[in-house]
Amino acid sequence: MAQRTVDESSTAILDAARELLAAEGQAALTVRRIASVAGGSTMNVYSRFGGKDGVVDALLIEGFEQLADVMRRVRSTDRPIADLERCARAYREFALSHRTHYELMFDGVVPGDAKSERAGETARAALGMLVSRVERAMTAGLLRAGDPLAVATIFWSACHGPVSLELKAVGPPDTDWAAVHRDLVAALIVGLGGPDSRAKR
Amino acid sequence: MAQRTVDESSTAILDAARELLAAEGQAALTVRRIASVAGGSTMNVYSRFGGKDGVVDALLIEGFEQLADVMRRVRSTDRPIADLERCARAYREFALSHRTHYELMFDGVVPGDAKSERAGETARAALGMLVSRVERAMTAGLLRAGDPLAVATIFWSACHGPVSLELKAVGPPDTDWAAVHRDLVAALIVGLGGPDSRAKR
DNA sequence: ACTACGTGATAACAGTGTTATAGGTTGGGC
DNA sequence: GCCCAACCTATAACACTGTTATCACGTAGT
Repeated sequence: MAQRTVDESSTAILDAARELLAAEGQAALTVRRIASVAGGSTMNVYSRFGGKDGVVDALLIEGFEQLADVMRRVRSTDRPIADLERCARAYREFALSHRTHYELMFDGVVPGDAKSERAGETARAALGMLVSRVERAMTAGLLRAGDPLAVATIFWSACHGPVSLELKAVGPPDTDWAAVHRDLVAALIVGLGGPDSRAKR
Repeated sequence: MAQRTVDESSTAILDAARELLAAEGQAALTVRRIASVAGGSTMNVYSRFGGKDGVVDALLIEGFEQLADVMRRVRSTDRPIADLERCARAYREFALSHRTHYELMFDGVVPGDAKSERAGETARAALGMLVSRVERAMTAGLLRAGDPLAVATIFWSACHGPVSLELKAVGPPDTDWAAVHRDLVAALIVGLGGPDSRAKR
């Protein structure tokens, strides 16, 4: 059999892992199954990626890059608030359409800081997409001035919260999660916008 | 050796599982380790709880009950908004002080609807604590009138979002998660309060 | 007292991640 | 042209996991 190049084997393994994750969830991400679908031996996974964690980490990086792309692809208009709301909708749609990948990224078995530094950077890059949009809204005077990074983190949290609960199916089974997500984001934007509303407190 | 009653063995197993979860996280929740710490054999776990899932489910129920208790213990004053904010703070404190338990409940390996019906009911009971507080705030005119259950779900999502990201350590490492949580809840309450603020949109 | 039943522990099965070991295959130097 | 060395692959082994079957023991009923 013709020996494959390093790149061919690596991409084959990554393709197999991605396919398994999308088809059957992270429980199907097994070294043996990955190697089997990729057409090689289990040792391939260890020589190329250093083990299962390496493959998972590569998938995490891919996922955060995709999430960043989804955010980036939201067109910037002259209405920054509407742009932010479309970002929130795009976030939820990404999570629902790439459900198993999203679960791996946020609800995965990865024990917190077991993620590689590069995966963390990619995640922060996705957050950066939100930061720039928040900045735009702030300079336009449509969000109260403040630390854009902190506000973007708040925004991300508001997007992740309902999506995470929806995927884990907690709460009443007939919950309209799309409405929860939309209303949460809308209320948050109102609460973050305009001249200091906390005076009424 | 004196034969233990069913209750003794069951509580011993549950105690062992709780202890292992608190000490080493859900990765340590192993049938063999649980049985070893409990002082019995692995078969005990299967005869009493029907397997590992049964033990995990019992822990889930315990966790949601504790969460409901934490909410319940937040005193109701004549300032319903401040009560809600204290609920949010109590929620985060529960998640941080029972970190591994919280991860089991929300970020666990439980594949969505693998939770038992009773676990789901307990989770909804915890949500009910929020519903009543939201209702109080609505009748006091401090939150815009609406479906209390939906607003409570929004509130829960806003609490869970930042806590989940904090526990999973996504985002910049120097993030002030306490501030993110507090500001998110504060902005949300502002956005949900008062006479229809969306008119300015 | 003897049987029958149920409860307990032990070991076996299929699977996991990981590591060590043997088997080819390829390339380079003589 | 040949041979050796290095690398890459595949197989099998190890320590685990959840689960199930087997087997012995103690107890209750007759």
